[in-house]
Amino acid sequence: MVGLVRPEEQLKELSKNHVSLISEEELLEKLKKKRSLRVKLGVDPSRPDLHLGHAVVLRKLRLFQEFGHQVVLIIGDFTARIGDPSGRSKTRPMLSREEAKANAESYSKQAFKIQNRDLTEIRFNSEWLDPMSFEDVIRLSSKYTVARMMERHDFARRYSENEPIGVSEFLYPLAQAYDSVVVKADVEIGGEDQFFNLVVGRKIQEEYGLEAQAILTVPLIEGTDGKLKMSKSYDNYIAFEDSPRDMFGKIMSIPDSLMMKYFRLLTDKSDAELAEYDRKLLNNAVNPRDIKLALAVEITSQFFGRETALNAEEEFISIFRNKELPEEMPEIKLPAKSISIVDLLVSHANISSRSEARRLIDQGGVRVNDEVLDDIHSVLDVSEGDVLRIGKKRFYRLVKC
RNA sequence: GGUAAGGUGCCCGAGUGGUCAAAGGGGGCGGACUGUAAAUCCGCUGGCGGAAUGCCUUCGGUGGUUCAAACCCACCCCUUACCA
Repeated sequence: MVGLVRPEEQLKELSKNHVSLISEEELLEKLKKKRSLRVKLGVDPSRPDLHLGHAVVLRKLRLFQEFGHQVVLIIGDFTARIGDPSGRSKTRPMLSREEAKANAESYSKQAFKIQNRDLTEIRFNSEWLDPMSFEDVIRLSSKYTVARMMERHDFARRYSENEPIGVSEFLYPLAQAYDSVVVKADVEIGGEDQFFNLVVGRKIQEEYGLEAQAILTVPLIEGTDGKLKMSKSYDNYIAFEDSPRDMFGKIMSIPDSLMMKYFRLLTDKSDAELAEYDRKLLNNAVNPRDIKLALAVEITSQFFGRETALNAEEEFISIFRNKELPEEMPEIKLPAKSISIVDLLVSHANISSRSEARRLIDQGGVRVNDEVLDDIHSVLDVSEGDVLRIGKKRFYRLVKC
């Protein structure tokens, strides 16, 4: 289908669900002018675990590829090596060159679950940022003004609330913008939180005598808690590398209010199908749970195939509706035949301290073979195949070794 | 360089000499209810310990005063604002 779809058609599809697009006219112009646009996405290699939040943008890139365009994946290894731009998170690791490379590999391996490998060019921004001299940096920074930097909401807010803003933070958008200059991006895409940086890219490209890139931002999605944007640091994420069962279960645990957003941004359902779901939900014609099951099947299929997704659904229903045990659970191998329950939790079940273990037991959150163990002094005589359950979701099978 | 306000537990934030492992909220965890939804309710939320009116670690850092310090003093580090 390369090059066969009319630019107007492409525009219509590409601009679906966008948050901002600068501008429709420009993008259409570019689509008319070139068969294959260079579409840039910058990625942070310090967090190589992709989750459904990334999927939104990656799906959009794949759509570009389906129309024959070229994706340029910029691995921000330079940035990752320097560390956190805002200084907010002191724990963010500074990556060595090797780590960045390894992470980039794992990133692209995951990204290719959605993207077309053949139409993807991968570049590391250290390639051109490393050799820059201080003079180069000053020249680059002279192309932008403080007033324009302060247009970024985050800066404006922090400034007015007397929070620190490092001068270096002004340099990061410039570095990212310079990436666009080097790779001659026609379009840059990102999450809606990237809007400011992408705009800087336009301006800087023009300063270097290039045509400004069109920019397209897509919505961020909320994570499993339904409130905060999906992110590893909030622990509300659904990862590409989650097991099918986990992925399925996590999707089932999102609030109902998020379902349709996930459907729109993470599946290929047509507008008509979505309208039908909406209608059913509105009329209470279905249990919302059943729509959510369909959503979970839909998304899980994209990563693991339909059959595996359907198995995950079956298992989900058997565990949570029929209260049966999962087919597979992590095993805990125990040498001794009796062990105190507190010891067991701490040494084998990932419970962080003895106090934490006691708390769980006291509160009736620990069961062996469906029997609540609420005495913290319990000593267990393990029989092969006993099932330890912590809370609602954590299951372990006990085996002897 | 000067002046002023700040730095408290995962986060926000109260506390200004003992009753402070530190109010309150958020988040998280466990339980009830349910559709592993939302809302709601109850409980827990530094570590060690069978338990204690027990011990250890924690209120930016280091030292000091005191029987006793998150709180008082000294010096230092960091943030912000205004001034130069």
